[in-house]
Amino acid sequence: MAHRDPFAAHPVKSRRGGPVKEPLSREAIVAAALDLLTRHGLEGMSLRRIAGALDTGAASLYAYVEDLRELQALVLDRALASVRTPRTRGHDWHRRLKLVLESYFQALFRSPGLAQLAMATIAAGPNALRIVEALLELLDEGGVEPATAAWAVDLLLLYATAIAAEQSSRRDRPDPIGPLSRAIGAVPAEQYPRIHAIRKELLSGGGRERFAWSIDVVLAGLFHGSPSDTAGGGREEARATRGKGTPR
Amino acid sequence: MAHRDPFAAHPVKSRRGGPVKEPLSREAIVAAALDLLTRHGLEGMSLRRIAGALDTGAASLYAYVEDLRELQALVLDRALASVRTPRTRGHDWHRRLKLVLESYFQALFRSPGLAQLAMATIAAGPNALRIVEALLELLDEGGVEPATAAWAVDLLLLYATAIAAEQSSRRDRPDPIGPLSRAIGAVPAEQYPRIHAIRKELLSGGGRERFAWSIDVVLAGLFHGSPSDTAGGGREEARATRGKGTPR
DNA sequence: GGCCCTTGACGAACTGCGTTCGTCGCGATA
DNA sequence: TATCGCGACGAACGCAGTTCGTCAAGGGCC
Repeated sequence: MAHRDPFAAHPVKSRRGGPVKEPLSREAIVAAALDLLTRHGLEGMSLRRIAGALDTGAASLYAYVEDLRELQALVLDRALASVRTPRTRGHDWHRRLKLVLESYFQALFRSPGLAQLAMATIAAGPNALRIVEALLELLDEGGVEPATAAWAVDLLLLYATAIAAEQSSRRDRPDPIGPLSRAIGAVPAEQYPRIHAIRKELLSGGGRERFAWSIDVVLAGLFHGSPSDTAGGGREEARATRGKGTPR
Repeated sequence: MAHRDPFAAHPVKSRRGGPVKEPLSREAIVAAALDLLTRHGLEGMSLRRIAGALDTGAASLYAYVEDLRELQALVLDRALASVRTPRTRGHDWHRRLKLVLESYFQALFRSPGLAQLAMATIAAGPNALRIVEALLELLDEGGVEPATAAWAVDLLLLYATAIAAEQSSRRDRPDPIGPLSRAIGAVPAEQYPRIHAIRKELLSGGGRERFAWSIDVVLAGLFHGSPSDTAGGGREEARATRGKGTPR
């Protein structure tokens, strides 16, 4: 019981005052792991390889880390440290919101395995919280009411993560044609006429481009349908930003 | 070489006409795998356990399946067979679009590991194509131009998949408090005031509820180009539903 | 100053994974 | 009936995460 907080300082119990045998420490382990993740992908970040990079055995890591899962969470949060969350308040909150999300996306997109890791891990480290807090603040600035903002943050982050995962996994096979490109490109025109017709567009667009477009769509959807809205068509959409049915 | 199509009929080379030793077949393998996936999650679907369920050794599966990855793709597509894509054309295309997506979401949400699998695998089987084709048709009915629809389908499916993955992984730990709930619930109010204030809303809402809300947001955004009417200057956002800059 | 004992480091081993290989035996052909 | 092609699969390989028991270093105590 009493699950300790994995992100707590965990003071590296002074080992009776002696130096720790220089290299081994929580910091060093996470750093080595992130390096392996960046250079060799998620599969390449195994406990044995991390230990090998630190000139020790895998068992030694268990003194500093509960679990592979905990280590993965630490690595993810460390990577999220590079996400910038500007503190300035100003009129262009919309632009700043996109910058935060783009920074988040870039952090995940940078190393191949990171986005996959983010999809598998529930990010609740200090940096993840900092990002969520910043997004909530920006949405509040934009006039989104808190209950909506809560779900919107989830939507935006989840989507940024998912795109990063998809795009960075696709990026790794740029050379010939990926398995997806092959399947889409060879789709029979008579059975799937629409897919066949726009198969080029389905595959087009780099990660950033696609990401930016999608974020715009989501943001547009968040603001459209506000109580006094312009378009006539949406009676269902109107619920989107308003009621959403009180959380039970 | 000449990568064979994993989804092709693959006629189970007649084995000189004799019966195959009844249970073993591509169909039986995929069915057993899907069953294990549903009952024991993604980790529980190992080649050895699948083989065990079929009273044979893991090596035997390689006669019918190239790879674990191929088997996973087959399992995913088989599960997607339950997604309904109505053929009727009518006036309420919007409602039908949501039904297709909801059906897709339900299929993934039903078994814990399936959504995770869908995030890791690139779905390009016949059922995935059928769904994409149906969505393209519905968006076309709704007047979305093809180039936009291509990206929109990706957006919608990716998001439905991501929510299913997140929600179904969260569902598995309903009993005490999941690790996320613990982290969110215990967030320090002074450091993260906004998270603290709405921590209940961050965690509220079941999978379906959350999913339906998000789809509405995305659809609203698709049809209502600019979020800028409510907020400050948005000149970039106008591209969302219109130009998006021609795919290179 | 020397002994002891706490405590962290880590080699070895356990289970289980995906995958490969070489043998075996069934059953159709001649 | 004898042959033999070919699918089935036991055994083994390398690698994974994790655990356990040993070992040595180093401070505290007499």
